[in-house]
Amino acid sequence: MTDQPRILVVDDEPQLTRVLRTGLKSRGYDVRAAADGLAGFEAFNDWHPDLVITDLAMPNVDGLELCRRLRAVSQVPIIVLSAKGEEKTKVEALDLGADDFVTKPFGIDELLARVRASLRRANAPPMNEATSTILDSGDFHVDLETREITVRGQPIHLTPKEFDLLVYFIKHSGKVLTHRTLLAALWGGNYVEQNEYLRVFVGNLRKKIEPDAATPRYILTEPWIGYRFHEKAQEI
Amino acid sequence: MTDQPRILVVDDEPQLTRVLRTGLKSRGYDVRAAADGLAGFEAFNDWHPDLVITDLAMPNVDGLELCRRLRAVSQVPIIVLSAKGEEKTKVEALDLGADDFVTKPFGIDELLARVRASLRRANAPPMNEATSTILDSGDFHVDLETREITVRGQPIHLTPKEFDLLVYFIKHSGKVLTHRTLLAALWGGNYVEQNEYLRVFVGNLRKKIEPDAATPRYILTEPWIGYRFHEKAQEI
DNA sequence: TTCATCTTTACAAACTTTTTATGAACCCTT
DNA sequence: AAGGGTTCATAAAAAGTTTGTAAAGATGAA
Repeated sequence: MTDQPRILVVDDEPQLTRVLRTGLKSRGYDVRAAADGLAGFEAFNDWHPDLVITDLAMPNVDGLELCRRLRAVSQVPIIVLSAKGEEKTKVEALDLGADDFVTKPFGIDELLARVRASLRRANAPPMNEATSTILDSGDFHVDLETREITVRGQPIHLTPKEFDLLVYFIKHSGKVLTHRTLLAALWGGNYVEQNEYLRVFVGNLRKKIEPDAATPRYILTEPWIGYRFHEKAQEI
Repeated sequence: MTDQPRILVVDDEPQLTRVLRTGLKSRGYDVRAAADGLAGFEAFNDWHPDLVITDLAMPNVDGLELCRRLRAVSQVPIIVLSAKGEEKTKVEALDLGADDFVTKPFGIDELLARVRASLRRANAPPMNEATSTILDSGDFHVDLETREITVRGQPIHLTPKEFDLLVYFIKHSGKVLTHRTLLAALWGGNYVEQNEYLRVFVGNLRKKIEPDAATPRYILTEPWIGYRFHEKAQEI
């Protein structure tokens, strides 16, 4: 993202494409459009935009498949446009790695806000990844490189999945993470229904990090929703 | 709403119209009147008022039909005036998208207060919805992402349905929400008759957010109609 | 094979939601 | 003003899910 951020719009409705192009250009973005998923993917490969906005319903390669192909080669932020009532598909798109979705009809201002948000997210965090391989947060100290972990100063041994789960928790401290989110992050989009996995792994992790696994102070459960992690033991 | 807010009054009683026009003008509103729904709709289309006040019983196109037609083309706030005992019709009007109702006879001061409230609502919230995951409103602070809620600074724990209910209330502060509307929003269209659900959940929510659940200051009940939520404790 | 890890299964405990019941509050009619 | 009928508030039981946990089976690497 040297100069103006570059945005690729993939949509087969010329009318909507025109509106988007105009709106985005007026805000200083460099915009290119493609009329279907196939053209979109090619445009991505030779233009390397900073963000992709794509419709779901399209001829040739649809939005879902476009997400899949893009995610195979890039972490570029993707915003999916979808008609009302395609809930299932939306979920699928997000699980495939789309960053955000907007339901049609939408206001151009809302879309612009989401574009700003996505670009901001894409720019801020990545620098950390390169520099720091150490997470130091509350009672936890994690070396991502050597995969060593200490809790309250005590070194502990975690299996690979347990390690990934804990790191994910630490990176999202304080937030409620839904079962789907966790499963998608750790097992992939095809396992978002496998709540049993989570139950077992959260249980095992608790045994290793909680002073008393029966009354968790770090990994708190939000019934019917998911889990919430705190880097400092919670009073109850 | 560039200069003075514009208010369209639709009513077939010249006497009432005169009172309203005088009262509203003296508070700095720009007022126009129409004598029936048909004239009202035409006036709306060529004047684009910021708020519509309409009676229910009218010749030609009645208040209900006017609500329907307005909602088909606009989100303008609508305040419905109704004679006592038209409960059913009021409910219908609210379900059609009216924002508030006032039962005749009423004091001009009450009406003015509701006008101010409706105009305030129409201007402030809508921008938030898209971008921010935080609702900050009166005595309530809600983070939709972490699902943390505080009331008057105190953190509280809500079950999923309670959480959804409170969020819905906050997003529609000040408006009368019919039982049907709430049930449809939270339980889905197949449960719009299950008033018992609402009673129980509103009761539980009150226990958690009201200083004294026996005299509610936030979730007020509108007998025979539904509930109305206020983000600041109401004096009674 | 052996070992460590991940997956699957099963069941009791915990929690939320739904259902039921009862008395109070409210509106309308007489 | 009194009575009938409806709705509302509240508590508590019942039902239905989800969660915690242990343990057995499966998988794969050394």
